[in-house]
Amino acid sequence: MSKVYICTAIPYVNGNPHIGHAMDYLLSDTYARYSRAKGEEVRFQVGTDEHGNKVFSTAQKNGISVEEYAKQNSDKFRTFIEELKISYTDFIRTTSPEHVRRCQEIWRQLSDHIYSAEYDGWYCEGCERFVTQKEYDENGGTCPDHQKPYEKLSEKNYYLRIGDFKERIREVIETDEMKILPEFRKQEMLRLLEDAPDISISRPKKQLSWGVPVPGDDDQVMYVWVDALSNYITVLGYPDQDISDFWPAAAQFVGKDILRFHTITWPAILLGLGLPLPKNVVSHGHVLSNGQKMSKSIGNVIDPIEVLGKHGLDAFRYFFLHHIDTFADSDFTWEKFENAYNNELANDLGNLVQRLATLCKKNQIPGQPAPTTLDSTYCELMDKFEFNKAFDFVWHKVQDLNKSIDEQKPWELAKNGETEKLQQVLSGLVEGLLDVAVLLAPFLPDTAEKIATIFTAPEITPPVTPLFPKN
RNA sequence: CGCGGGGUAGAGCAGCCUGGUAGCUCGUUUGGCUCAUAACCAAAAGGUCGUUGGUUCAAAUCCAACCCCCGCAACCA
Repeated sequence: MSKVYICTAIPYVNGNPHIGHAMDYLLSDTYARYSRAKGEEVRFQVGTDEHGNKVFSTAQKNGISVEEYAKQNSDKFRTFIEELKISYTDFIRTTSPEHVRRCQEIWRQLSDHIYSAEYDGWYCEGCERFVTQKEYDENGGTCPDHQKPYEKLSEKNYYLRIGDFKERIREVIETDEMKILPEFRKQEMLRLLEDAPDISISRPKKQLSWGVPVPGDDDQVMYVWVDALSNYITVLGYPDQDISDFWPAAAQFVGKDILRFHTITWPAILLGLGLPLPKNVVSHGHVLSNGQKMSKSIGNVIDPIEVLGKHGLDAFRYFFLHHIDTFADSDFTWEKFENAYNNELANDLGNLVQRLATLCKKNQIPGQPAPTTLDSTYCELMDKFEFNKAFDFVWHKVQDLNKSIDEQKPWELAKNGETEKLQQVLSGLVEGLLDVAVLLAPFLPDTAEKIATIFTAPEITPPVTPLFPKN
């Protein structure tokens, strides 16, 4: 049995879980379940990124300790992940003592590639932060919130020397040793890599207090990268334990917006540690709402909990895994969601289960064992992470079964007393549906389970309430 | 000239790499069936494949120019 490690980006806990996080989880979970179906041993990481100023200041505003605030928000994500029935094996918090300690050890191991330098920029005393040149220009050199001119300020930062690894990173991307999916993102990343600057990886403590202290420098705290990215290996026990059973990851799932950090910064860290790079980095698009980016100011944000509440988990998983493109941006609307539920889940699949179970019961057709093999076309698509295409393939099988029932007219066979033919036909259909259930399992685990239960039972009985009831 | 993606039936997409009867899902219309959640099945209507020009016996597909949308560039997945 081979071992497979699957990683998801860890969300920053200064907000509530939204649709985008769900995409990370659904895609990785589908891959995890598929891998298990192939007989692989899966380790599956999820977690939360909890350091940084935003978390710190929001906690202060709310009048609670930063530890407590981080925990509360981390728990929100954990609950969300549980609600989606994500089959993770490891949950990491970047504030956990083990992670903090391991992170510091990683920093030490990277020291040959770290240097300190002065960072110059425009700073607002009121905001306690630097602004970009662009922001400076737009605001005419004065902070709009504090009505005070930005001042030129210089501070010490540690930097990670990306240049040490550029050549090698280009090589692994070009050769697909670290494969970036989809292909067009790979091109984008190669382009970005060309002029990727060294990365600032620390801040003075007076500016950023809520974070991992830089080892050997009491005045500096790690800024996001080494802290957050290293979670993928600290959760496995690195550097205390040998992680070679599971590392390199078979797949890391990330949103397109943070792909660059996973194809440049993260590989640089790994190369600095002498570790192999993830085999696949899969970048998904963003979910649009009515064709537009979701944003609070437009007011078109879709709340995943609300979608979840509408028709349950599998309807949620169905829509986002089948109708949302695995790699590109695509649109969610309530109308599309309702149509998918009614036409596809209820009419195509739910009704198929109902009619076939009824036919079997009337004609006393017994259940049969579930198949164990996976269709090869399906596997090809799944192995390429083309989940929505694989789902489409499964759905055509559902439609074919409906067709097949109409063509073979088992009710006529029953009427004419052609018992033997009837049994043969219905058994064939049951076999087909069980086949579908197996392929469906990575996407809709509960539904697949229900179908299997019905059609492997000694006596097939239609469910009392249909699988996807219509209102 | 910043980088990238895209413009194919009412909607969403595939086909383009490796030119040769334009395909899928939803929607619409009509017909059929009755096992089933008024579900299912079949058939039909509907496209000058963004524009212009080029290459070719032949272009959605290759080449050139142009127009239009979108994303990133800027710590919203």
